[in-house]
Formats: sequence, structure tokens, C-alpha cells
Amino acid sequence: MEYDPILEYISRYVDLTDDEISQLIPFFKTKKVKKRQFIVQPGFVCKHKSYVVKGAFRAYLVDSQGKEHTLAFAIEDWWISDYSSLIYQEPATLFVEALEDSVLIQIDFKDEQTFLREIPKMEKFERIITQRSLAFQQKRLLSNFTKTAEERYDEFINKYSAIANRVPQYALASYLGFSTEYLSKIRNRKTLKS
Amino acid sequence: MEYDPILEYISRYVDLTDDEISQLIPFFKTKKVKKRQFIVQPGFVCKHKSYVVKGAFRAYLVDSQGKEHTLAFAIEDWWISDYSSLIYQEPATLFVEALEDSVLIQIDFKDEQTFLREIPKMEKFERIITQRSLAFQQKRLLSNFTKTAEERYDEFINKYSAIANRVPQYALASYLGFSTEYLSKIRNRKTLKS
DNA sequence: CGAATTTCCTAAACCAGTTCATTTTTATTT
DNA sequence: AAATAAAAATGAACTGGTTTAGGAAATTCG
Repeated sequence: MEYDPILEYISRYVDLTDDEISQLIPFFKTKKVKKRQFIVQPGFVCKHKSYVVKGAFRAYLVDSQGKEHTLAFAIEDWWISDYSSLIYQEPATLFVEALEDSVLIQIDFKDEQTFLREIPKMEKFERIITQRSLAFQQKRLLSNFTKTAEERYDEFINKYSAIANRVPQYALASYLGFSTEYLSKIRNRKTLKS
Repeated sequence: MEYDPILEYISRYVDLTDDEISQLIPFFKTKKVKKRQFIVQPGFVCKHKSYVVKGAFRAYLVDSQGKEHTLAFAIEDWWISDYSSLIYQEPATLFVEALEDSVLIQIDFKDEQTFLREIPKMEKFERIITQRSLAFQQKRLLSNFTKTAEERYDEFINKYSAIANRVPQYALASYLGFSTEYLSKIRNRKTLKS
């Protein structure tokens, strides 16, 4: 069924009864977006969290000098949003852009507050996936501190080759925290060696 | 009472009944630690999360070149631990060290699993504070990407002067992601200006 | 298909922040 | 209070990564 992927995702962390599943389903909304469309933009409050059924996204910030910094990627079976904007319901600072024609399942922020009250197991689900995101973010911060640009590149290619092959290189460079020019230099160094 | 600070903290996010409070209290353990003592060390599984009643701590990593990188500080009314080690119950990679003689309230990881089952409101509490930590971490990552060393220093001094004045400068430099020597340079530049 | 736009690559000059080596200052211990 | 250890400052030489400016490929779309 249409919502099987997201239900399967949730069931990895909590066991929902059939009843709970039917309570939950009305809160899901499918949304299609075309390449280069934005689902979140600075200045507007982020109203839902999005689960990627098909396609690819990036969340990025444009700084005062006009440079882009990618905070997150999402492909199939990942979530994406402007997290601060969503939980505090304040204007977003990030762009979230489709890198390909994509399909999402969205959950409205207010709806989520409702079902968290109605289905306590969903509190547990939220708690667990947030804890995991936090652990992930901490690893990334440490990786940025302790590793060189080239080491971070290698690490990403190994861990997330599925993403690396699908996103533009300028997006990858801005995720890893260096310039596109330097990414070229790194890749060039590597092809010379082999 | 001994546990008032932590109960007050929890009550900012959820309303506990007197019953729930008495259910919860047996899970708290007070612990005193001396300056330079470690409450978490690499290789050992982190067994509790700690709420700081009095004192100051830092969580840091030592990289392959022997350099230290501070992931977090905690003073009164903050929490600290090696988060990954705690939630996955795997060996820690961080040191968590007391920067002053301190007093903690600790919650054992397994005990927490128990009361999360017994007191559903605590699931909500955990969910909310984890969400906030995640939002905080994302801001920090973006700040590292978009700002210069001096801007990050200024920002920290403004937002967390209480911490900045209490922790050694090498710890602050390693939190902000640059060398102690460079921190000296920044401070020197500033005192010349004024 | 062909034109326009977006993405990717190259190379030299440059700079923010590091490294190394030494000194001064401040805490801690006896 | 002296002795020792820990933390902070200084300055010169250096380097990892940026900037600027240009050209070559690859996509997109009428």
C-alpha cells in the first residue's frame, strides 16, 4: 500500500497494533515534488517533517557571503526538514530542495502533536529516532574537527556511496565543509595515484 | 530537598503528579567528584547520564595525533555523558572530566529503560530534551561552517559567558575548533583595540 | 536537434589558522 | 613560602584549503 514504506520504517523501532496503524494513517499525506523545487525556504515556518519515498533532497544554508553549506542529504527511507524551524515553529533558516523528481510522505507538525498524545508508542518512536540523529550529528561534528578534508571525503564515499553518486559535487563539497575547487583537487590526486 | 534541582528541570517540560515523582526518585543517585576526575573514559561503556547540580565538566575526544577536541561543556543545570556510548551501550570514545569539584545526580541507563516503561510522561520528557539538543547541535555545526574562528569566539563569549569564564582556555579553543595559540592571538587583537 | 544554462575542472596567488620553540604567568602541592 | 606543575602568551615559519578567473563538459529544455 501507499504508506507501507513509512509504516515499515516505524515498525523497526516500535510494534504498532493494527488499531494504532489505522489511527496513524490519516495523518500521512503524500506529496510529489519536481527537481529543483523547494519544500522549505528561509523565512517561512516549516510545517511538516518529510519521509522520502522516492528521490533525493538536500537541506542547506546560504551564509552572509552567499556561500552554501549543506546540513543534510536525504534519499529513499530518510527524513528531512529544517529541524529547528519545525520543533520551535519559528521561521526556517534553511532551504530544502529536491535534487530529483521525488515523492514524499509528510506529517503535519500539529497533527503530530495530536497523535503523540493519542498513541504513546509514537513518543517512544520519536525519542529513539531523535536520539539516533543526535548521535549521528555528534559523530559528524567530531569528524569535522579531527579529520582532514581528504579523510572526510574518503569516509563519506565509503559510508554513503549511494548518496555520493547521486548528488552534485558542489553539494557534496559543501556538506563536507570545503570548496568545490578543493574537491576537484582531491579527486585529481586520487586518479593520478591509480 | 536533595533532588529538587533535577525535579524542577523535568517539570519545565512535563507535569509530573506526586505519585510519579515518588516513583522516579528511587532512580536518582547523587555522586561527588573531584577536579580532574573522569566520569567517562574511552573503552568503558557509559552507564549513566549525569545532571550537574554543582561544578563544571567537559566531554572531549583525543584524536590519532593526540590532539583534544571538546564536544560539550556542562555547568549547573546541564546534562553530560558520552551520548553514543550511552544509547547504544557500546564503549565510549570520549573522556568526561570534572573541571572543578562537582556534584552530580546520575540516572542508570537500565533504570531509565525501566521508568520510561512505567512513566510514559518521561518518554515525552526525553523526546523533547533530545530534540532540543539536536537543534542545538545543528546550530553549532552550521556556526562552524559559516563563521570564522574569531566570530565563533565572540558568539560563545556573548551566549555563554558563564561557561567561558569558568573553563580553561585550551578547553574553550578545542571546543571552538582551533588551536590555543590562535585563541591567544584573537584575545591579543581584542585587547589592543580597546 | 541546437542553444543556454548548469556543473565540473585547472592553476596560480593568497590567507586563516597551525606548528614549533621558547618565555611568562598562574595555580597547585609540600 | 618555595618548589613544581599547569596554563597562557608570543613570534616566526609554514601549510591546508580558499579565492579568483578562466575554460571544458555535461544537462536541460525549447
